[in-house]
Amino acid sequence: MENTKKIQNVSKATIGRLPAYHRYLKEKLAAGETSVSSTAVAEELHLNAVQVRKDLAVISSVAGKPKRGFGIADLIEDIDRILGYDNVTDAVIVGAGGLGSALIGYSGFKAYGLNIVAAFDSDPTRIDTQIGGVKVFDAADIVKLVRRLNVLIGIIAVPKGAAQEVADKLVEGGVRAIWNFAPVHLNVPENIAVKNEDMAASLAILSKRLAEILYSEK
Amino acid sequence: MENTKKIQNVSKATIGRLPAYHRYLKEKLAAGETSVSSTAVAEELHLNAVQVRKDLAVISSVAGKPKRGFGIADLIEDIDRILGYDNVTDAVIVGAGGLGSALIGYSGFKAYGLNIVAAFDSDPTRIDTQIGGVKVFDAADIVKLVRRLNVLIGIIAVPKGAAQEVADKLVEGGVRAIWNFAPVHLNVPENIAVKNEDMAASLAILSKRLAEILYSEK
DNA sequence: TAGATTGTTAATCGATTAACAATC
DNA sequence: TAGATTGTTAATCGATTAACAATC
Repeated sequence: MENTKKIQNVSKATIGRLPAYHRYLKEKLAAGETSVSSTAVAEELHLNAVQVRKDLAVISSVAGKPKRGFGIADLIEDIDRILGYDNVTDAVIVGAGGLGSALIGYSGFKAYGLNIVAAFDSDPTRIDTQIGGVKVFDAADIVKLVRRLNVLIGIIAVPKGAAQEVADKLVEGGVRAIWNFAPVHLNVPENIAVKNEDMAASLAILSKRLAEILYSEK
Repeated sequence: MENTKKIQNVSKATIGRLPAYHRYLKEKLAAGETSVSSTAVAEELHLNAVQVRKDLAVISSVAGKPKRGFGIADLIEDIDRILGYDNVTDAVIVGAGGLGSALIGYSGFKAYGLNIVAAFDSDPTRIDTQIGGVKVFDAADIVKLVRRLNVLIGIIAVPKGAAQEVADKLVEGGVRAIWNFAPVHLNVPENIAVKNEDMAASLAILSKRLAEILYSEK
């Protein structure tokens, strides 16, 4: 495997587009097709064809062929490997309320290489229940259990007031990456990866685009 | 109001950071403080101080004062106005399952200027129920009701197979912006704003950072 | 062979960061 | 006055797009 690409060598912008390519390629594969051109992908996803070609060149272990394009099965395999879809990583989620339950119930994560092995909550009526096959533990046991389970990824889906404390516990338990759905900035050591899912930021960007569109029509 | 800034004139990158500034400023205001320096904001949010100063300069109607910094109340007001937090926009949500319910139940949206006035679902057991004070209507009535309610924003929280059809109906009903939580690319007319909440993309970026951190330690 | 499509180099663009003068 | 902090100009960086030669 001389030509194996690693996630670290792929730009953040490209990484962000890979899941969309993956979905598109899966669809085409299911439809019985075997190859695609960057032009076709670009058209479908409303991207620039050169950008797609560059992205695919970076991640593909098999070069595209003029006139034919890229092999769909090859590309899917490459993305699987780069994004780690081919080997699941264990994660825990803290907060088994509305959003937490929705995330646990979202069956898609396993396909993305994420396996939620335990949930935590501090509400006694939730502790020891099961949500979508995942057991809810007492939030007081986060450090102990995370350490025992050797989990690297923690998902935070608690109200903002509790988020920092939860982050501290996850880190103490040995988590190295935090996916944060609470609307707060978390303070964590710098060798811990944090990805904030900031709904307000997303909504702000949507509002801007909407304002631009409405403005352009006046 | 000679100095009123508009959302269209603020860069996408800056817009994305405004909600975080807003939260931080609200906190400081609640703590009784009246002014902040860009250095302080930058330190707390782990951003570059020049970047913060530039962001604030773009959005602030009152210039910062050397030695004192920016007035917190002024900044909050400016962000409120730019992001539209001061006047709510009506929205509908389609899909009242796990994620949809969580989004409806998420009380924070009103503070962000978003008011969910109706939900839709195609599951008969959900139709005519109420979730967090929001009534669930038959998805068959999307076009009619969206048009009657004169709603500009639609939120899609349905399984991926149904998302495109829902988007079509929302657009037909007159929606001008779509916040899409389904993992599919939507095809809509180009004068419709779409913001994809791509969980897989977020997870991919977190995975990349995690891989980098783990790699750097080896 | 002709044409579609790739891969690469150069140009452009937007955003971030550095340097520094202005000022309360 | 001295120093903290702003505001601005220039340099850098990363990502996108344009131009075009290579090739199946």
